[in-house]
Amino acid sequence: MHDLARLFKALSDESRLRILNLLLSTGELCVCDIERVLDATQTKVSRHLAYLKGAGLVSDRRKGFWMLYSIPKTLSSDHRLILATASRTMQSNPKGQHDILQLAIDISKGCCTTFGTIKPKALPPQLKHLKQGKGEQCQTKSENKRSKSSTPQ
Amino acid sequence: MHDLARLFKALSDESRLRILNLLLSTGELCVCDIERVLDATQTKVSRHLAYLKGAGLVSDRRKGFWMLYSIPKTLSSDHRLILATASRTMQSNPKGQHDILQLAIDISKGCCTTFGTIKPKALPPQLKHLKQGKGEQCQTKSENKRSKSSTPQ
DNA sequence: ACAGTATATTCGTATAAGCAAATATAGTTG
DNA sequence: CAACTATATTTGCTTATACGAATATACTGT
Repeated sequence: MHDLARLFKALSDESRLRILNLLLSTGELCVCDIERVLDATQTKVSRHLAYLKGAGLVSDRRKGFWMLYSIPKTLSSDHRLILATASRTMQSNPKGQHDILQLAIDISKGCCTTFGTIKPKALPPQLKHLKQGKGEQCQTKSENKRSKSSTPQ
Repeated sequence: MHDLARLFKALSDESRLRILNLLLSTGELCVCDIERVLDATQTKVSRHLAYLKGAGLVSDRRKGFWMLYSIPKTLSSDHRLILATASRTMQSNPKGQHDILQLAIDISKGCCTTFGTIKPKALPPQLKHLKQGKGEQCQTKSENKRSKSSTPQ
């Protein structure tokens, strides 16, 4: 029962839920794409991903510069069941829907790294209808960073 | 999504899960019966019940000396769905099963207050097969307390 | 080897959670 | 109203969590 409590603790933070929601709908994402969608700092996203990894709810693999996070195929049946239930709830949640939409926008604008640079062709099932852009007019967190220093955009 | 995170936070403690598991299987229990089954202090059980009540996961009513706690009929569909999923998992969990069994033992020994003093006849559906005793040989937390002072057992 | 990019970790701090022991409250019974 | 029972709350303490800022690490391309 302690394990179950720990699973729920991993699900007890809004940022973590939003991350899981994104990963569940896309299969795999790099950290910077999550940052942009959640409008959160890199530290924050990275820390929550580490937490989720510790709880066994995400796995990662490196691809060049990027760490790609995803939901592991091998989840205990308990975890899978509860995650599926949470997923259903998140899909009917305004913020959950917003995040998926935002990611779709980023993909079509071309500022999504995972489905732009890293995987130019592959698109997750739910986002198949999108065409991907070239990244001209993206409002990324990194751009915000740069606009502070000198060259905006 | 924040609400969903708060729901999961309420489920992120083992004591609270065990309490919910008991309430889900019995319908209604007083605090002292929960104490005995969980082998936990009164303060601890009461605090967690207060937490669950604040999260809207339990409701209470007074019956004489006792406060009877139960799962409210009116739960949001999200809460109901997730609670049902958690319940399934807890029912197949060793500690979850142990607690239900322990409550059954307490009832048959007659040291369960809710299904002894408060409700002499009513038994929850899952425990219908039990006969209720008179409370002679119970090893309650209060007896443990007293055995510290002078009379052991 | 070096500059640059993406991500991870450390540090310092603020807030929340969990606990036991003690005390307070609400209701009952005589 | 006084003694008693069940439960709730306060107090003091310890540990966990969450955060941003700064820094470190891992990898790439030159």
